[in-house]
Parts: sequence; structure tokens; C-alpha cells
Amino acid sequence: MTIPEFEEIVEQNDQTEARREHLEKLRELVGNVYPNKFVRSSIGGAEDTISSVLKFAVVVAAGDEMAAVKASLKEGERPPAEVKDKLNEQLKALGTVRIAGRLTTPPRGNFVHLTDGIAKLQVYCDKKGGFALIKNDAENTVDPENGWTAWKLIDHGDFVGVEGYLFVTNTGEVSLHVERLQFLAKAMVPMPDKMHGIADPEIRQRQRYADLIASSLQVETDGMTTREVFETRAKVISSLRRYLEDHGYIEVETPMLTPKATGAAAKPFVTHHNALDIDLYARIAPELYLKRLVVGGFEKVYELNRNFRNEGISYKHNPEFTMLEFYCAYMDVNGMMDFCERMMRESVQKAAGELKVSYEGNEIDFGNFERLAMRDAILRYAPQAEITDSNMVEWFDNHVEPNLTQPTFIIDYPKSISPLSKASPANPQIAERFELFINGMEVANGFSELNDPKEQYDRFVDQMAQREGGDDEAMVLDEDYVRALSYGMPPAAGIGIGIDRLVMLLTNKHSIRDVILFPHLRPERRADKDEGEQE
RNA sequence: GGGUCGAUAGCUCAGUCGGUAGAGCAACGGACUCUUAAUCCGUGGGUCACAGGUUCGAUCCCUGUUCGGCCUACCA
Repeated sequence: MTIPEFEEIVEQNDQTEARREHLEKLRELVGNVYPNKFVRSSIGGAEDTISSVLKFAVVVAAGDEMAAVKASLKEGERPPAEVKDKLNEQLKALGTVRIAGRLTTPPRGNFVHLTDGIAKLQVYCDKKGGFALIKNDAENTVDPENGWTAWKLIDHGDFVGVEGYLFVTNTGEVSLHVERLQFLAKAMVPMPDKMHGIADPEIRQRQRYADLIASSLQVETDGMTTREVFETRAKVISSLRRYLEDHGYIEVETPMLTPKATGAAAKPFVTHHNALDIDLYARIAPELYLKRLVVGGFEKVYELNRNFRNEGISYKHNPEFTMLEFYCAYMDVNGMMDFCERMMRESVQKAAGELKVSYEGNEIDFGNFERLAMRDAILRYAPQAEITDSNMVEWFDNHVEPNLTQPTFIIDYPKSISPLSKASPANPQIAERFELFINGMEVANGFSELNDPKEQYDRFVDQMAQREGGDDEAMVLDEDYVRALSYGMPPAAGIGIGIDRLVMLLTNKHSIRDVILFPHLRPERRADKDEGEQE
């Protein structure tokens, strides 16, 4: 195996050469160009960040007052000196502020904005008034001469720490007047285009770090920035967790590497354990483990983690995806639908701020979930259908699923395709099962859990027969699970919710890759490298 | 897997009805130093994805390859 050169990994050009030269000159001025730390001030109580400084009451008040004054001024007119002086006095009374961040623009002139990834604060370096450079030696020696020299050597995207006082500029922006500058880290490659962001979707997904930088630098954006997408994702997940915990659920972790891939109909990833010399499967669902816990006495359990399915990749499929799965003793499918609806309503409200979200031109209303039997759904969208037990799902997939834009629980599934769910008391051929569809995507799947060990055994045997018949997605018999059920499991309902798809809906993203930080992509190839290696 | 569109400067893109290429930004040099995406003046930068073919001549036409987008089929 050949080890690629650094220059092959980090492409060198006139842009990187310029940055490298700046770095060498900075090294002469400050010594260590990759210092180990920068201690920020703590005026706001905790360590000050750019975002927190901008939320100081005095800063907010100064901003508001300046905005009001500017509104009364004519185009190009400067705010009166007495207003500025008064605000500057208040801002200066805060004392010395030390903050750090990345340059959001090339350092033209003496103004530049720093970002902490979220907010931007303008900083001002006064050439005439002068400012000191802090060396990155053990004592952080103050060099009063070379502040401006160092300033000219920093590039768009570099990290600096600055110390100084806050003030308002002639245009009314609260800024930091730099008295001391400390160089913290260099960006050796050019920053993403601040107008267009990163246009190449491959780079956006493969180099998510660059995509995230772009979203903090970009001047104009349509829709959510990448950062906002993942902040929304975090909000959804935390609100779901809180909701479950507020309702008595306990979070558990069950095996990801399992001796049998079961609990769902899907092809697994296979791996090998050397010491035990056995094949293991990345789990396709945690379902059977969670129900073992219900047997063991955990009446309400949930697990929020990844499942792995060795299947195709599409706008709504990633080989690993995040599923929230939970079980509740003594509940049936109807109770679970009620609970799911309430939980999703609260989560959407918290993450999106409202129950009606706009998705690809449609308005999706999470305030209203319809319940529709599969047979009725087919007759609604394909009245000509001649439904039999065997063709029902096909009719559904082809004619109904794409039309289910608003949140819809499809209920009354054929028992034959639901080997882990209980039959309906009213109709033994129907499973007490639902799937939730939104915008043509399956978002959740739940049912009244089958808890009769003998019937479960028979259903597994039936699945194994289908497997023999060539259906390699049919479930495999899990002997220990049958044994677990024989200890007695209370009546229970369970559900799995596809978190990635839910996040797609809340962030108006068409592709699942846009809501997963590091989605699976083909291995990267360096075309010019491969050439040299042929033959 | 099938269809379809694409690959031109570090980035975003234009262009050549076939005569080896341009803009804006970025970089570099200088001027400016209370500016809000790009201040002003100047400079450098391209094997036009790769390999063949047609042609006096190909970045452009043809064929193939690689990589990628979009649509489509199967799985949540």
C-alpha cells in the first residue's frame, strides 16, 4: 500500500502557497503558530463566546438604540456623536473582553468579522492607534510593535483571539476595538465561496466540515443552512427523548452486533468476530431485544440509535439510519397511535416552532393525523383495484403510498407480512399494525406485540419457509426470543420511528443525505493518482 | 440496474456555428484605513476530466472510459 504524500491530500496551488508564506512569517513573529489555548473573558458569567457577547444586555440595548437612531437619519448620514459617546461609555464599562473566532472575510482594511460558527462579531484594528501582538510563547509575551504586521498576515478563515473593548461604529454596529491580537490557527486552504457556498453536492456531503464552515460564512442563503438543519435534528431528538422520559420511559442500549439479523425484513451487513470465530450481523432492528426487556419487567423502554441494512441507497435510504424504537406494556396499537401522534406533535412544535411545516411546496399539518385501513386507502386511490390478500401490498405501494402527503396512519395490515404482531380480535387475518406515512414516506411502523410464544414460533417457522423459498429478507427464527416470550410478556405495543425521515420533513430537505452529517458515499478516488498506479 | 444531463482558472460560471479561451470573486503588488458580499489601480494564473477517432487543425464533432448530478426501479 502506497502512502499518499501530504501534497496529494491537500492540493497545493497559488492560494495555499500564499497562506503557507503568511504562516512562515507569522511563525517569526509569534513563535508557535498552533498555540494550545486561548482563555476567553467571562463577563457574562460563563466563558464569553461571540454569540454570548452579542446577547449582553448592554450590547443588545446599544444595538437597539443605534437602530432607532439610524431609522431617523437620512441615507449616508452619520449618527450624532453624543449618542455614540454615551453608548460607548456604557459598552466600555463592561471592561476588557477577550473572545476568539474564525475570520469570516478576507482581512481587507481594518475591520473584520469573527464567527464562533453561529454569530458574527465585528472587530476593529486601529493602525494609527496601534495594538499589541501576543506571542505564543510560554509567557504570552506582549509585543507592542508588531500588531499591524501580524494583522496583515492573517487570512480569510484563520482563527484569532482578540482582547479589547466594545464600541459602536459610525454605521451603528457594536464592535470590538482590538488592543491585543493573538494568532491561534491557520486555514491552509481557501474558504468556501461566501456567495454560493459549496455548489458540488459531493464535496458538501463528503467534506461536511467545509459545508458547515460555508454555512457560517455564507452571505445569502435560501432555506436552512446546513448548521441549522443539524441543530433542528438535535432539537427533534432531544424533545423526543424528553417526551418519553416525562412519560416514564427508560433509555436502554441493546446489541448492535448480533448473532442473528432479525426483528425486521431486510438484508444485513455481515462481519466476523475473530476470537469467537463466528459471523455477526449489524443489527437491522433492536425490536426483539427491547421486547426481551419488557419480559424482564421494563414496562416502558426506548432505544434511539442506528440500524443497518445492506440495501440500496436513495433519497430516503441510507445504509445506516437512526431509529427511535419504544415499547409500552399493557398498551395496544390504538393507544400507541394516540401516543405517537401526541409525541410527534410536541416534538414538531418544539423543533419547527409550529405544527404546519412547508415541505417541497406542500404544507404538512402535524396537527391532524388521519387513520385509514389499507383496503380503504387502496379503494380511495385506485377504485378499480381487485384486492386479494396477496396483491394488497403491491396495490398499496404503487397507488397509495406516493399520495399520502399528510400524516396518515395506515392500519389493518395483512397478518402474513407482520410476523411479530398480534392479530386483530375482530379479524384473524388482519394484524393490529399501523404504518405512519408522511409525504409518501414511511416514517413509523408499530403494532400490538405478539406475546404468545407458540404462535410466535409458528410465525417464525412460516418465515423460514419463505426464506427457503428464496425470500432472503424473510425473518430468521430467534430461538432465544421464543424462549423469552415463554416467560410471559404482558400485552404491549411498540413502534419504530425513522428519525432521519422525520428530520427531512422538518428541514425541507429532499435527500436523506442532507440530514445525515456523514452519509455513505462511494470511496473517494483520486483520478490522477490511479493513472500512475495502473499496471 | 435503466434513462438522462454534465465535467472549462483556487471558487462560481460564460464561451468558441472547429482556428488552443473570458468574467466576477479569491491570490499577488501598490494605494486607502469607521468598513458592511466583492474599496481603487495593476499583475500572475488554464493539458478546457481522461484516452482514441475524424480533420490541415479538436476544448468544441464522433466513440469509449472515469467521476458526478437528476429521474426511475428494490429495501425503512
